[in-house]
Amino acid sequence: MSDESNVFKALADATRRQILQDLQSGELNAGDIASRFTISGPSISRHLSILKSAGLVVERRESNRVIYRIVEERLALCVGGFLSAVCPEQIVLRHKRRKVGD
Amino acid sequence: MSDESNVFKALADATRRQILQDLQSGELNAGDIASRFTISGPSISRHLSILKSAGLVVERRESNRVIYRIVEERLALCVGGFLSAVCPEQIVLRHKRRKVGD
DNA sequence: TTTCAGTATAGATAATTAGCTAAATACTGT
DNA sequence: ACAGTATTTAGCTAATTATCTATACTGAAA
Repeated sequence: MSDESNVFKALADATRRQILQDLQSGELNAGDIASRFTISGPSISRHLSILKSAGLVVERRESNRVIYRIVEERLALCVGGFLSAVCPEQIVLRHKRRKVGD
Repeated sequence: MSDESNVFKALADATRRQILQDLQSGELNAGDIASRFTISGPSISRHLSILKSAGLVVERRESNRVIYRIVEERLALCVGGFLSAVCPEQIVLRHKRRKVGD
């Protein structure tokens, strides 16, 4: 399936969109994320893996926790790209300048 | 279901995203839209009704054709709104000024 | 009013999805 | 090695989705 479809499908679920919003203010581990919802841990884990394979989050392990971080550029480029193709009058992508060496 | 979820679910399908892109350059009737795809007319009709109930397109009948138009504001506000909540650094919503009486 | 073109709805089917519980895996510290 | 905590995977079910064909509806024109 197209890369873009993966992203939009990931965003089609309210729980996953909320996870992304929660991650906006900083990294969280899986348990912290799960505790913000009423659905089971395994279900949250599944949502996280969908977000991960869409490239919308990345994970790293720190001792026995798995810490998730949002990948804002991915969202901005993919969704923002679509948006500016479809309603160019109403949206502006502000491409972040990369520092040398990044 | 939430309004926002309806919009994102509508966008989760590649055919529907393509329909929106096709409509970006102007109105099209159902047949014109269907002829751009290989799937059956009824399937396109179904996709159009999903886009319609998400508020992403509006239709009007002109003699025996049904003409579809994209509702860009809806996309910009809903998707753009989410985007600017989740990656505010990377996106700018340019709110179109409404003319008096609009 | 019959016919035709354009669209939409109904009904069926196969595939996908979100959720659950139970079990497995990955680390840490003893 | 063992026990404990954190997280993921497996296996299941119920609900949703995309597609098809066949049928019905809408409006124009013969």
